Amino acid sequence: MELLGRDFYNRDTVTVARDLLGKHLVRVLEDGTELVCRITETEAYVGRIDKACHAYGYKRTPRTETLFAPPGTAYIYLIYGMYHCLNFVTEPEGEPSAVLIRGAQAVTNGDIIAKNRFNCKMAEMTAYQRNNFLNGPGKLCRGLVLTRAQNGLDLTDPRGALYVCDGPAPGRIQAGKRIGIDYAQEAVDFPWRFWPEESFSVPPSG
DNA sequence: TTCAGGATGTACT
DNA sequence: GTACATCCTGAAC
Repeated sequence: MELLGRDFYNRDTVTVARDLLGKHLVRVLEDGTELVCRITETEAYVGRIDKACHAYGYKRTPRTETLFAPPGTAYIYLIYGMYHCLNFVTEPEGEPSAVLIRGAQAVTNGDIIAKNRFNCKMAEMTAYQRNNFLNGPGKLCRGLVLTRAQNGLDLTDPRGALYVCDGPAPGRIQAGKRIGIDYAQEAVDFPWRFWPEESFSVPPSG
C-alpha cells in the first residue's frame, strides 16, 4: 500500500477528513509488530475559524503547540484524565488544524488489538465488545497503544511508529455534526464529521 | 436497549 | 476551581 505523504495532509482540513475514510492506519509497536486499522470515522478541526478547536484563534499553549507543526504530524492529547485522542495535523505549517480519528476497524493483528482493549482474543469478545471495539477516539488509542508519548510523531516517515497508507475506497460518504463540543457556540452545527455509509446504518452516537 | 453517574488528571482561568 | 474533541458500569425498562 502507498504511504500518504506530506502533500496529502497539506490541504483543506475538511477535505483531508473526508479523504482519510478507508485509509489504513499503521501502528508499529516497539517490538516491530504492525497493527493496521481501516479508518471509519473522522472529524475536522480548523483553528482559524472553529471554536471547537483547541487552537481556536491561533491560541498557542504548551498543549496546542503540536497543532502548529507541519502537516502530517500526530497530535495526541489526554482527555477526561484517562483517555487519549489521535489527530493528524493538516494545512500549511502555522495553520493550527487537524483531523480527529474517531473510529476504525481492525485489519491485521486483531488479536493484539483486542488484548489491548479487553485483554482477550477477538474470537472471545462478547457481542457488546465487538460492537464497541474501536468506535471512539479513546477506544482506538487504547487498542493501538497510543498515548502522549506519541504526540508529535511524523506520520510521513515510513520507518516511524505511526503512519497512514492508501486503503480500499469507501462508497458514499455521510456527514454530520461533531460529537462532544456543545460548548463551541455556532461551531456545534458545522457538518465536519464524516463516515462511510456502509459503516453505520444510522449516525453512531459516539 | 437506553440512560445516569462516576472515574481521573491536566490545562488553563 | 472548572472544564474537558470519553468510556464503562449498573440499573431500569
